[in-house]
Amino acid sequence: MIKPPESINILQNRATLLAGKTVAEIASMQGKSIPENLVQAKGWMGEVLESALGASAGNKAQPDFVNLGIELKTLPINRQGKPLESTYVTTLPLTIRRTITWRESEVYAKLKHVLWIPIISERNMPVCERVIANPFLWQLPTEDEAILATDWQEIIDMVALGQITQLSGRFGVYLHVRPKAAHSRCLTDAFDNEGNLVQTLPRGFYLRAQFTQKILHQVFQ
DNA sequence: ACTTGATCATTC
DNA sequence: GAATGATCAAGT
Repeated sequence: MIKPPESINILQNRATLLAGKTVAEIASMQGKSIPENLVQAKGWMGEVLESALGASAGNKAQPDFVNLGIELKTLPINRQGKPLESTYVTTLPLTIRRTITWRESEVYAKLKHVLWIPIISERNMPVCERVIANPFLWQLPTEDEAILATDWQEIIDMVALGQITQLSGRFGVYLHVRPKAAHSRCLTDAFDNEGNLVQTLPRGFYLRAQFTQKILHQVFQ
């Protein structure tokens, strides 16, 4: 296991070295075996890249490179450079007891500074043949932050008002909420609109593919 | 084709 | 169950 990067430059250099490598090469460097497909290994790509770059947060609710405040995100793209999936950000808090501001939120902490690792990974492409594109460090632009903050506020307001039954993936321009659980029978605590404790499906914040596509366009033109 | 909802592995 | 890592698959 590689040491956590001590500076942004070291992280940047490590990431740049991965560009153009196949998933087979990266996995081999980490001594990991490659699954046939990702059906039963959905987080595998992220785990391989974490170990290749020395991410250290483990399963803590913190950015992957804790000392640098940088979050690592793999991004599956097709050959045309289009994101194939939304990007998971973090869990939606459902038992808020005090007012939180956008800048205090976990969403902001994770999206403020991100190392994006696009991976050419079409569905019919064997995992081992998938290729790392150009990783890039990205800081949340002010214009994007304004939209994310609005989306986040709308969602958080619904939670605070106990409107979880109305919450769905249809809200939010760039940031939205979807189930985040092992299965649809999973339950967690929340409040209804009268403040009573109820049980509901756990949700998470996700970035819409439309947004990550815009990021790619801005970075690579 | 794209979006929304459902699901899988692992660790603690 | 809840956090990490996401992608699968049904619905529109």
